[in-house]
This record gives sequence, C-alpha cells and structure tokens, in this order.
Amino acid sequence: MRTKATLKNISQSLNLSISTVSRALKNHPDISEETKQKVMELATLLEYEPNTHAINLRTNRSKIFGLIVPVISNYFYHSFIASVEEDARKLGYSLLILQSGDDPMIELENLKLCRLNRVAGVFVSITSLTKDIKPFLKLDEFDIPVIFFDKVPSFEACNKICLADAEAAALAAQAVIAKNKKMVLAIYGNAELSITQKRQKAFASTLSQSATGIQLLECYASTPEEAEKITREYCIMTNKPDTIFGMSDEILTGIMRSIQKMKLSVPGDIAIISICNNNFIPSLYEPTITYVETSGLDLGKLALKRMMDHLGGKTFVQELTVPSRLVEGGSL
Amino acid sequence: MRTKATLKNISQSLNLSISTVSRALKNHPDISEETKQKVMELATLLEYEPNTHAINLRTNRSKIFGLIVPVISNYFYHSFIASVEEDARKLGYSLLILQSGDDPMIELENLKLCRLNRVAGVFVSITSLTKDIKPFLKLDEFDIPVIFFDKVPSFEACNKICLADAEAAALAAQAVIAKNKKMVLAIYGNAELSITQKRQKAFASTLSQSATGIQLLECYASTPEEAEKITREYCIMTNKPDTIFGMSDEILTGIMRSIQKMKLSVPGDIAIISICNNNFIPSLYEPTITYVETSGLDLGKLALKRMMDHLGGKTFVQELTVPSRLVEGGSL
DNA sequence: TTATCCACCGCAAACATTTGCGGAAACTTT
DNA sequence: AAAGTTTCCGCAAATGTTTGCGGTGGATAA
Repeated sequence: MRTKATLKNISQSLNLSISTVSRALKNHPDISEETKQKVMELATLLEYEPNTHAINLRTNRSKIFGLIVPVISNYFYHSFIASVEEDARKLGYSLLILQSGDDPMIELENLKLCRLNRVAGVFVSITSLTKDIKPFLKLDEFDIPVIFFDKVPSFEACNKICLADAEAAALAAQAVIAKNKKMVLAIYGNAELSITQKRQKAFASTLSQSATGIQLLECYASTPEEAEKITREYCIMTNKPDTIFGMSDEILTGIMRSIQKMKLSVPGDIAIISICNNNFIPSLYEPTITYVETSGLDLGKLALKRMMDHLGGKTFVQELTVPSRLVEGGSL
Repeated sequence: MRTKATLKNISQSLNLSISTVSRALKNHPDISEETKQKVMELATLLEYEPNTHAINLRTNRSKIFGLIVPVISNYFYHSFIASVEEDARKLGYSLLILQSGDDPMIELENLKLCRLNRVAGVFVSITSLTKDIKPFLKLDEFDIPVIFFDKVPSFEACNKICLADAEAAALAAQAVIAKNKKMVLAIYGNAELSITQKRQKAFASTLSQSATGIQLLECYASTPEEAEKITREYCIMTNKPDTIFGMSDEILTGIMRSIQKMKLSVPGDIAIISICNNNFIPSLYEPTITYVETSGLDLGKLALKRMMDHLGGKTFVQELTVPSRLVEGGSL
C-alpha cells in the first residue's frame, strides 16, 4: 500500500511549508498561481484526501448530525430519516443514527455520544418516559443546536418541529361531518402521550361543534391488537357505529384486521378514516383508506431547514408545524 | 460555561504530567493507587470527557460503522438497521447511515465518506446498477472491513451475508406441495435481479421435482400495482389457480389488494403464500398470511457478528447465509 | 558499600490540520 | 536612493490524546 498523502508529505516533496500547501489547496489568495498549480498537481497525483479527524480536532466540529429516536422501525421515523439524510447529504452532512429503545437512560447515553462526537447538531424525538430535558438543552453550551421533532417536550422553550396534530384530527372530523355520518367510533392511541391528547381533543370538539348531533364513542388502544378487539366489540353490537376513526397507522391496521375478519364491506357496512403518515398503509387495502396525511418526509425537510438556519445564525427558539391534508380514498 | 476539562487541565491542577493523568484514568499499573484516586476524583468533579476527535486522530480509527443502503424506507432495511444499531451500541459503536438512492455515483461518494471518517467498518448493500466493486475492496488497504449484505456482488471474493433465497423459495414450494395444491400462480419481482432469479429457480424446480403434477404459472412484477393486475387477470379466468405465491412483501401487498377488490375469501377461494421479511405485512391481513421468513433482524445480527470477528482478527473471506423458516398463518 | 530491582512518573514525539503573524524579496512611488 | 507597498511564503502554536522510553528515588540483595 502506498504511503498516505498528507500535507506534510506533499510539502516535503515540493520543498514548501505545510502552511503553504494547506493554503494552496484552499485557493488562498496569498499563494501564487504557480505554486498552487504544482501543489494541486501533486495532490491529485497522490490522491490526497484531508484527514477528517484532524480537521474535526482542529475545528472542534464535525459534519455529522446526530439523530435520536425511540425506534427506527416505525411507520414514521424511517421516512423522516430518509428525508433528512437525503437533504443533509447534499449539504455535506451525514447522519449518526441512535435508537433509544424508549429507554431514557439509553437516550441519555446517546445524547452523550452526540456531545462526544461534537456533532454539528442533534435531531431528537424523545421517549414517552423522558421527564428531564435539561441534558438536551445543555448541548447549547457546546453550541450544538438541538431540534426536537414529533415527540417533543411539552413546556420548555426549545426548537420544536411538530405535526399539526390538532389540525389533522380536526380535518378528519370535518370529513366525517361532510359525509353525514351519525355514529363514530374513535380509537386513539396511548392515552398518556400528548399526541393522543391533542388529537382526541381536536377530534371530539370539532364533532361536537358541528351541531349535527353525531354520536361519538371514544376508546384508547396502545397496540393494534387492542384496536382490533375494540373494533370487534363495537361492531357486533346491534346498534353499531357507521364510521371508525383511527388515530394512527398502527391503530388502523388493527381496525382493518377486525373488519376483514368480520367480512364487513367498506364503506358499505362501515366507513373508515384515519390519520396516517403516508399512503403506504392506506393503500394496502381495497378500497384505499381515506386518511389525513401527516408527512414524515415534510417534517424531515422542515427540521433540516430549521437546523441549517440555526447553524447560519438564526439561533432563536422556534416552534414549527407541518400542515396536514386530507387524502381521499374510497373508505369514507 | 465552565472551562472544558482536558487532560492538560487536570494535570496542571494536580501538578502531574499529562501522561500520568491519561494513564491514571485508564487504570494503568504504572500509576499508584493514591494518584489514581486523586485523578479520578478531580476528573469526575470536572466532568471530564475524553475528546473523541483527538482519540480518533491519534488512533486513526473511530468507533463508528458506516452503513450504505440504496434506500432506508424499505420493508427490509430498516429492520436490518435497527438490529445492527442496537447490537453495535452495546459494543460501543454507532452507525453512520448513508443512502445511495440506487445511484452508483452517490454510492461511491458515500463510500468515500466512510473512508474519510476512518470508520471502523462498512456494511453495504449495493445498488442494482453497481458494476465495479473494486472501490469497496480498496477499503481493505485502510484496514476497514467491508461486509456486503442482502444485495451482494455476484462473483468477487468478499465478505457476504445473504438471505437464503433459494432455500426460502424451496420451503414455500414444499408448503404448497404439502397442501396438495394443483395450480400455482407464482409472481416474482424484477426479473433482472439475482434475488429474483434465485427464488424463481428454486421455487420452480422444487415444484417440478415433486412429481405431483402441480401446474405452475409464472409472472414477473416490479411493482405492487403490476402484481395486482396480474392477480386479477389470472383470477377472472374460468380455470383460475388455487394458490398464489408472492416472492416478497411488495408483491404480496399487490396480490392482497386484488384479492380484497374481488372479495375472494382466503384460503377458501384461493390460497396465498409469500416470502416476507417479518410478520408485519402478513399480519395485516385476516387470516394472517402464511409466509417464509427471511429475517432482516437475523441478518443484522449475523452481519455485526461477522464484522466483530473480522475486527478481532478473523479477516478471511466468508460467505454466510441466514436460514429461513416457514411461519404458518391461515392463508394456505 | 555497591549493585540490582521495582514502583512511579515525566519528556517528548506523533497524529494532521489551521491560522495569526511576521518577514523577505520584488516592485512602485517620490 | 530612500521609503512605502505588494506579493508570497514560513514559523510556530494550538487542538487533545497516546505511548515508548528514560529517569528518579527508595528498598532489597550481595
């Protein structure tokens, strides 16, 4: 293996100083064209590549973003990740992926890793058990911006990029109203999560404000299996609902298993509407499910934009949301 | 913000040399217990954290693995990624995620990034267009092991971790035979891919060797939509197949949309069997789809194990496969 | 008393790069 | 010819850590 090309290496071959070579390669005005030529030439010949670690040490920064999520294998996060990675790459950044497994201790370790690697910034979706977000804010002391996304802390002043949870649920409710439905079974997710609370509140209040006398049944399910069970219980009643609203992809899959099991026809026997992250799950079914989209892709783009703005000096705290939209399938 | 703790910093406070402090913190036998105590104490008090960049520069290595995949948002890769990340974390490694977007140029850039970051090793699933894998093997010159997984180069001698494609298809065929089916529609993926070829060959030959006179119809579909169309075309024939075999999750989703649209009952009207990466897609349907599992999780675990072995000195070239198994649902 | 040994610690180089500052020529101006 | 200006380049420090080697002081052995 040929010896690795370094500035020192090149400088000695050309009887120049290291600093001159360094400047020549960066096209510094102090260096004459002639010298630049020679340096460039030898550098390309030797396939010189600057040592990232040395640069990182010198500049106390790296061109890497940290990304901390509870789990990767999730309807939502991987599209977010894909989106951020793609855009970050174009800007010369890479992505360090850390899973916390919904464990605050691991989350803290991962945060530490980000600190130790002097990442350029951190994207984080906190676990459902994270109470103390001071450690996150402490990264500001190192000039490492922290952007919370999706699962964000409730109160503290920090940069948050959220889905328009309330808006999405309201949109879904409006769609139900528009179709003149009379009795809606709403299945929400884990009642502890703020995302659940926001969506529940918005959905319920939108329906009640419509003054159409729609009857609303509300349940909470933290797994698809629970959603399946709930759906079944309500559908075998004599006075069964005419519409089911699922709060998320996860819930929707449970609902649909139940529907299939009972061989109910959609939307004839029962109408379905859901909030989903993209068209993947909705389009698995026939007819395609009508859903309100809260896009992980868009969230990713917005989060990265906010990050770059922050790095560019706009360091004020900001809370942004990505709008949602109704995607009509044939299930409502 | 308090001044950052460094070895230099600590050494000056204690009137010790940098080297002594460094060794004390590593529990080096040359240092007396007394000194170690003092150093440790001050280090924890000052919340000393070793500078990763400096270590990386010094050791010319980093505790980061590179992971290059065509896309993250894929039935398969994110479970692989999740699995590798989880295990790597426990060993003190992190994961740098790079998407190539099925573009060999970007793939090459990503590979370069891995080199520049002096990653500890690279996991790569090549794009379908990658012709030249010499750049990958060149990383060996830097003592960076490269483990190919899933989409691996055909010929070259390199470390490969694959799914047991042929075995999986054969298992599926055997299941069909065991159920005494008479007419099977097999829908494969993109005919260009080696994974398709392997599965097609194994499925067809297993069926023909059974001497049960099973009739086999074979089609290729590169999208779920195509699979949906094919399914429909064959199922409206008077002499329709009694079983459909889908080569992948993707194909299966297309088949099932069609089945739902025609309101066929499974397995009464028609039986379904597929090859899938995990139970996610199969369990979306009712009855749950019978499938042969080629687990991304297991592949991840095996890949990481191979990587660690390689780092531990077992640098010989090896080709491993993860076994597959039949998971009985109710669709066959 | 001298030689030997061990426990403990520091020196300094090395890793590769960036950058403020200063300095030597060469050239221009008065 | 002296002074001032520009062009081009090198010195050296700084980033934080690791590690081979050498050195000192005390204890033990001969």
